[in-house]
Amino acid sequence: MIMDVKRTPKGVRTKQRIISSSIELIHGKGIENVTLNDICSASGIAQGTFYHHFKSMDGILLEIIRGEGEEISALMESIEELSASEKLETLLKTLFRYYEQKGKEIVSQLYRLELKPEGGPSIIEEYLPIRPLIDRVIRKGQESGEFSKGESPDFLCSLLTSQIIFQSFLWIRSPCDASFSSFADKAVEPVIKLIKS
Amino acid sequence: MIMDVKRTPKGVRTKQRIISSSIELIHGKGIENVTLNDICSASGIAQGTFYHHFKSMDGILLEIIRGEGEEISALMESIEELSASEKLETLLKTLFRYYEQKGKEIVSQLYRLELKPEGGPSIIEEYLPIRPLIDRVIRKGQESGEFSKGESPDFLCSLLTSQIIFQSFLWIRSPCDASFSSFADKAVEPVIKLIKS
Amino acid sequence: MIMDVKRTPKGVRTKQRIISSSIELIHGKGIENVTLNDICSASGIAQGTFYHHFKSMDGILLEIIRGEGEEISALMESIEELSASEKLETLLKTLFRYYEQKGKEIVSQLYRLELKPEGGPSIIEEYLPIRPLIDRVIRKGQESGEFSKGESPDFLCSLLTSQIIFQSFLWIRSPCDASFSSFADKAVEPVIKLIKS
Amino acid sequence: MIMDVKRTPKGVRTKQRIISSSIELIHGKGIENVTLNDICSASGIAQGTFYHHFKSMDGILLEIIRGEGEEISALMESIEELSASEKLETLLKTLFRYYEQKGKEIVSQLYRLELKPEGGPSIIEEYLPIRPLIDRVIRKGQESGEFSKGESPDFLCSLLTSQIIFQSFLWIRSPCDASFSSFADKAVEPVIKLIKS
DNA sequence: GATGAATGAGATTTCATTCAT
DNA sequence: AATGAATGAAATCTCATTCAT
Repeated sequence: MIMDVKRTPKGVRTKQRIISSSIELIHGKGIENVTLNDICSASGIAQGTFYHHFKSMDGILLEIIRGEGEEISALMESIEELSASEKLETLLKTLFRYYEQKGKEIVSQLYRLELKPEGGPSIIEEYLPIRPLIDRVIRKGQESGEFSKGESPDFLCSLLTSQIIFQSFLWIRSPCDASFSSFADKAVEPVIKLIKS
Repeated sequence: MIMDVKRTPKGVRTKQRIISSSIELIHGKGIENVTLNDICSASGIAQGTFYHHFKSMDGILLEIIRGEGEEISALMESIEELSASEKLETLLKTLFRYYEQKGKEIVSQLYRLELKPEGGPSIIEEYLPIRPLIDRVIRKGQESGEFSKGESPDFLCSLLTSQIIFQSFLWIRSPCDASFSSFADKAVEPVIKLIKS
Repeated sequence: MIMDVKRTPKGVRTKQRIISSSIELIHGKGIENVTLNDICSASGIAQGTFYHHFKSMDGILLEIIRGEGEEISALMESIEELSASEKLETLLKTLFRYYEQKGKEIVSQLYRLELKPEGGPSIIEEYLPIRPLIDRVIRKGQESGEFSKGESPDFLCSLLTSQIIFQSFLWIRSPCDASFSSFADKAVEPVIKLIKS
Repeated sequence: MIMDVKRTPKGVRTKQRIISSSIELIHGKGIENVTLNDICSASGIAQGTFYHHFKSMDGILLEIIRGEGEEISALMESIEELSASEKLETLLKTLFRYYEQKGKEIVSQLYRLELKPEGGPSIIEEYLPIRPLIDRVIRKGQESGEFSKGESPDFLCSLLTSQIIFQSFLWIRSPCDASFSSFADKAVEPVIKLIKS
C-alpha cells in the first residue's frame, strides 16, 4: 500500500471513487454484506488496485469513518470568534450533517466497532470527538457569562452528549427515512435551553 | 431434523449441551464470531449432529441471546405498590445490577446486536425495556404529585434513559474493573434531582 | 479439521489419496510449485475436503514427512533381540529406504524446514531421529562387546550421522537418478568398519 | 530498463541502494521471503524504479547472496608454501572464521539455497568449496608423507567435510550464542588425529 | 531517471450445509 | 440419534509486472 507518498491526481480520483462506491454499497446492502469484489466491480477497478489504495478491507472503513471526522475538528478551529451560542449551534449542525451524510449504516458500524470486545483505541474519541468539542464550547460559554452557571459544565456536557448518542441510536433503529435532525432536534432543544438558561 | 417428534432423553441432553456451549461461546467471542465449528467442538458433537437438532444456524444464536434479557421484565412486575421515588430507585438499582451481573461482554453484545444492520425487532425494546419502564414511573410520579411537573415527562425520561445508556457505553469501554454503579451514579444523580425537584 | 476423532474407512482412504497425490506432485514439479488447487485436482476432491483432513497446507507437509518417520522408531523397537551388527544394518537400511521413498524433493524440504530462521522445534529430532537411534545402537554394541571400544561412542555416532546427512546432501544435489544407497553405501561402509573394528 | 547505456551518478547510487537494501533484507528474513515490495520500501523507491534498474526479480537475490561466498576462495590462494599440517590448520581456521563472520543466518541461507529444488549450479561448490580444498590438502599431505596413508584420501576428506557441515547444522539450530569453533573443534579434532596418524 | 497507478491471476482459507451410513 | 465425509462458493489478500507520465 502507498504510505506517505505523493499521489497523482489520477490516484486521488480513483481512491475517491472507491470510497464513494463503498459508501453507496454499504448503504445499499449493509456493511457486512459488502465484499471486496462488490467494491471493485462498483468502482471499476481490479482487486489489486484496491490494495494499492487501502491496507485492507477494515482499512477502508476506517478511512470512511474518519473522512469528515477530521473536517469536524478543523471546522471547529475556524469558528473561534463566534459567540458561544453560535458555536454550539454550528457544532450541532455540523455533527448532525455528519451523521446524515454517513447514513445509518456507517454510523451504526462506527458504534459497533467502538463496542467490539477487543477494545483498541477508541475510534469515536479519535475521529468523532463529540464530547471534547461540546465540553469546550460549554466551558467557554460559562466563562464568558453567556451560559448560565446553574449546573456544572461536566453535567451539562454529559447531558448533551448522551442525548445525541441516544437519539442516534433511536434514529439508526428507526425504519423510516426521517433525517437525523428530526430525531435529535426535539430531544436536544430542551437540553440547550437548560444550558443557556 | 427433529420436528415435533418424540425425543429421547439422550437427544434432549445433547440439544441442551449444544445450547449451553453456544451461550458460553457467544459470551466469549461475540455472537458474530461464533461459527458452527466452534459450537460443535465446544459441544463435542459432529457437525451433522447440529443439523439433527436445529434447522440452521440462523436464529439459534439470536434466540439464545434474547433469553438473556427476559428476566428483567419479570423483575419489575412486583413493585407496583411502592411510592414513585422508591419505584425509581428500585428500577435503577435493578437495572444497574442487571448490567453488573451480565458484565461488559454481554451488555456490549446486546448493543452490537441492536445496532446490527439487518434490523429485526429491537431486542432492547423487547427485553431490556429501559425507556418504557422509566417512562411509566416518571408519569406516575408526576400524576401523584410526587415529582415536579416543571419538565415534560418525555424530556425527563429521555434524559435519564440516555444518561444510563451513555454511561454504560463509557463503562464498557473503560479498561478498569470499576462497577457500573460507580460510573452511572454520579451522572444519574443530577438527573434524578431534576426529576424530583 | 478433524482432531482425535474416529475416521471411517472412506475418510482414511481419501486422506491417503490426498497424501500420495501430493507426494507425486511434489516430485513432479517441486514443492514450492505445488498449490492447493493442484492437490485437489490430482486427488479429485473439493478444496473444502482438503481442510477436512488437514489443518493447512503446511500441515500436510508435516504429515508427509512424519509418515514413516514414526514407523522407523516403531521398527527399532521390534529389533531389540538382534545383534548389534544386525541392528545397525537394519537401521541404516530402513533409513535409506525412508530417504528413497520420500525422494529428493521431500528430504530437501525437510532440511530446508529444519534450517528455517524461525527455528521452532526440530522436525528432524522429532520425526527422523537419526542420531539418537544410531547412538543407542552403538552404545549397546560397545557394551555387549560386539563393537570395538577404540573410539568413544559419541565420536563414532557423530561420524556416522554426519556421513549420512552429508551424503544425503550430495544425493539431493546430484542430477542423476541414482538411488540414495548408491551414494551412501560407499561412504558409510568405512565408518561401519571403524565402528566394528 | 537500462541496457548498456550511460548511467548518471544518481542512477548508479540508486541501484547501489537497491542492492544493499536487498542484502539486508535477505539476511533478515530469508531469501524466499523477500518481496519486491520489501525491497522498494527498504530502498525508498517506487516499484517502477526497480524495473528501471533490473530486468526482473529473478536472479538478483541469488546473485546477491552468491557474492557473499566469493571471498573465501581468494583467502585460500596464499597458503601454498606451508606444510600440510599448517595448511590444514589454516584452512579450518579460515573456514571457521568465515562461518562466524557470516553468522548463523547467512550460513543457513546458503544451505537453504543449496537445497532449493530448482537446482542450478551449486553455490557451495562454487563459492564455499570446502571439499575440494580439504581434498587437496589431504592428498598433498599423504604424498609428502606428512599424513598417514592408512585410509584413502577420499574417505578422510569425506569424513572431515561431513563433520564440518554436520556441526554447522547443529550450530545453526542451537539457541545459544556459542561460537562455531566451540561446536566444531571437539568433533573435528578426532578426525584430524585420524588424518595425521 | 523516477514514479505512482493499475493489473489480474492465483493462493490459502472459511464455513454453512447436505448426505450416506 | 449421531457421525464423519464431502462440498463449493465466496472471501481476503499477495505479488511480480506493465504502463503512462
